[in-house]
Amino acid sequence: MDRRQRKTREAIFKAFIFLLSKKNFNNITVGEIIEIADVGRATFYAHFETKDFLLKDLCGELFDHIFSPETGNSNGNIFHCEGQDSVFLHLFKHIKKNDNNIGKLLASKNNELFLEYFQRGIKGLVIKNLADFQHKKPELLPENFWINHISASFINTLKWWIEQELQQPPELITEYFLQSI
Amino acid sequence: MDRRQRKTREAIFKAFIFLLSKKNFNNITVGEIIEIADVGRATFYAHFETKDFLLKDLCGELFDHIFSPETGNSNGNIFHCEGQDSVFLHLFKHIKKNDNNIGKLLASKNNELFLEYFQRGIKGLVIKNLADFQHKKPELLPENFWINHISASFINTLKWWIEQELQQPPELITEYFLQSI
DNA sequence: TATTTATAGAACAAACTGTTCAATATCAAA
DNA sequence: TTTGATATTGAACAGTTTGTTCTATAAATA
Repeated sequence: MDRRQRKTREAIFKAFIFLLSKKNFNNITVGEIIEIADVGRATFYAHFETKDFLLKDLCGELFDHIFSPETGNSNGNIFHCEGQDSVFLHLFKHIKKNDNNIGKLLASKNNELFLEYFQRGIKGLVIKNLADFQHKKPELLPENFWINHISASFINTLKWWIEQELQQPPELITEYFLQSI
Repeated sequence: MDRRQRKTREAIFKAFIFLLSKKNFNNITVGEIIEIADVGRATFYAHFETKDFLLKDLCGELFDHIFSPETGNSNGNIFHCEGQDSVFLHLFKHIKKNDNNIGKLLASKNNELFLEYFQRGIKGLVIKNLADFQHKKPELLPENFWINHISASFINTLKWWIEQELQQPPELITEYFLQSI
């Protein structure tokens, strides 16, 4: 990708993230974004069809490479971390360290926007690690209900942790998560 | 309340609900609402400050009386139902029967809007019925984490049920919910 | 260097928002 | 039924926001 394009994209994302930390997604205007990003109006629309697509692209940028094991770039990909922590402990650690600003975004006013997207990735993770949970599953429950329940519980644990301002150590949160299911 | 006001309010809510079933909240305009509700623009703004307040009022209309035990009107208040079903089974039954259109709204494109509001009420219910769940709670977990977990699991069960298009009977869903926690 | 591609920035129509006002219709109470 | 209060209408309005189009300029690429 052209360096100019990369710079523009970066600037827009940065401005957008800044605004998301200040106000509601609905109340953010393209005018504000381009003013802070310091790019032309036409440039914005050359990159993003609408504000909604900007959000979608940002989510992709933030989460997709985290969850896809095929990525060549090891930066931020949880599968390339050393140590033998569970993937879930890993995730909690990354969030606490605020890698890629994910922690901040997940704690912002607009966190539902990101949590929803985030949960999809988690679901994939749960499916990959399903064996670890299989012995806990009550027999009555359908498998897809169970998968849903685990990923939702992860997100819910995360939400609770964020409300507590990430005070607890990731290890304890992982314990809470595992105990709750 | 003046009969005229009641009619106007009703018409606006109805139009709004109709539109919510068709498209995204963000893409619904006041112009569309008043056209379908067949009321004047000034009238709309005499009733609701903005579109967001309309949503908030609708949620209040739908859920508040369901969860407040002090209401004089027994219509739709789950505490006034006969029989000795658990409150949770009761709720699932009401949703399946689509009382007050709640079932449809919770299944619409914009269900997150309502589910979020709904969960607040559920949380209150869980606190009231906490004794029933206390023996299931792992000792390690803080009480507010546990309350959060139960209400989130209820909402999550409901979401899953909606995805399955409410095929399962309420009794089975209640079982799933109870087993999952 | 020459060519391709991205950006700036201004100008634009179209749509939407929220307010105002005077005329009209409906209500509730005497 | 009459009266006074109140709600609704419909149009007009300024102020925003959106998404597009255009030309001139700047930066990347080969």
